[in-house]
Amino acid sequence: MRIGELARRADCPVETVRYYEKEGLLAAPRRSGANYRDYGPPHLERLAFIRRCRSLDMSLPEIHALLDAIERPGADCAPIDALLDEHIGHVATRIADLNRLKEELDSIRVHCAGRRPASACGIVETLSRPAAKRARRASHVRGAK
Amino acid sequence: MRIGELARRADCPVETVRYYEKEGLLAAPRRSGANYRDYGPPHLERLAFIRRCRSLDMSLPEIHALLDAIERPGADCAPIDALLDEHIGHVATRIADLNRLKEELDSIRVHCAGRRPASACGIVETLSRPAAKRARRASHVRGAK
DNA sequence: CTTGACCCTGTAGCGGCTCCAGGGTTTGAA
DNA sequence: TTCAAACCCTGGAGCCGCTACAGGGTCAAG
Repeated sequence: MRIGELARRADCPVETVRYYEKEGLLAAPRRSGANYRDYGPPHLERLAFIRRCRSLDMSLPEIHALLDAIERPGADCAPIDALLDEHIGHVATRIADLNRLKEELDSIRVHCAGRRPASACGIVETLSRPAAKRARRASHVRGAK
Repeated sequence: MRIGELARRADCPVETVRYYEKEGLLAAPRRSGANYRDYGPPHLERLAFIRRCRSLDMSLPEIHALLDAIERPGADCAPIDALLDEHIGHVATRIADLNRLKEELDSIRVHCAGRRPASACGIVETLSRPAAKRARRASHVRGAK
């Protein structure tokens, strides 16, 4: 099957399929006479697996490591469990960070309810004062807008 | 004061100060004879404000809009309140998304406790099956690793 | 024989920095 | 006075995971 069909079946943009190939996550398939990529069912399975992991917010390096752990012949589950645990830890940390953040935003928000000149706005005043230091950890789980 | 002192006082990397200037968030200061940036107290105040907003996970365009709303002469609080409400909404959405994600990860995690060959791992099997579709909204509030 | 859907490669852009190379300046001590 | 360390400058590349081009080739239906 050609890239368009593969992409449709895996619910993944065509450009992203090519991107995964370039990044070494998805094996390069053989090519047709016209230099078109020609995929088989195993490619679809693998792509679907990758997409599933992405929908769980795993990073590409994490997915790479997971695929390696799965494909190492005779390997047991332990490294797979560990990878998942680590990812769950990332997510839990991010949730905790965002909950703290939301509390702080809410506490700032109560300082104003409109109908005042901006120069007297309690929100602006609060934002102008230094905050208690919040730790900023490195994390791959992404943003809130 | 020179850029190093400003950065130290605002607890902000020097490169980031230059970046904010390039992005139009922080006014370009006058220059010394040696072409060094020379800042005054208002610059420090403004930079501290920006950093405080960043620590609350606002995007640079959000901060820009906030500064505009504050500096429009005679403006009232309403647009400021609205900006903050919108941001709080982003954060709340991201928290809800991550909570759903964590539940799903936890439910996958219980399928394995090591000591099995990877080929029989319940986690791998679960990851290989399609998930219920989760909506993926655009958001600026960032990741969990 | 033309239209339109598909495919190819390569490159640039998003946000918000961070880091580097390759230079110039200032400051303090020997 | 001379030297090193610490500071400053600009411009450009890199991070992640795509996304969106530009500029071309291929193929099937009408």
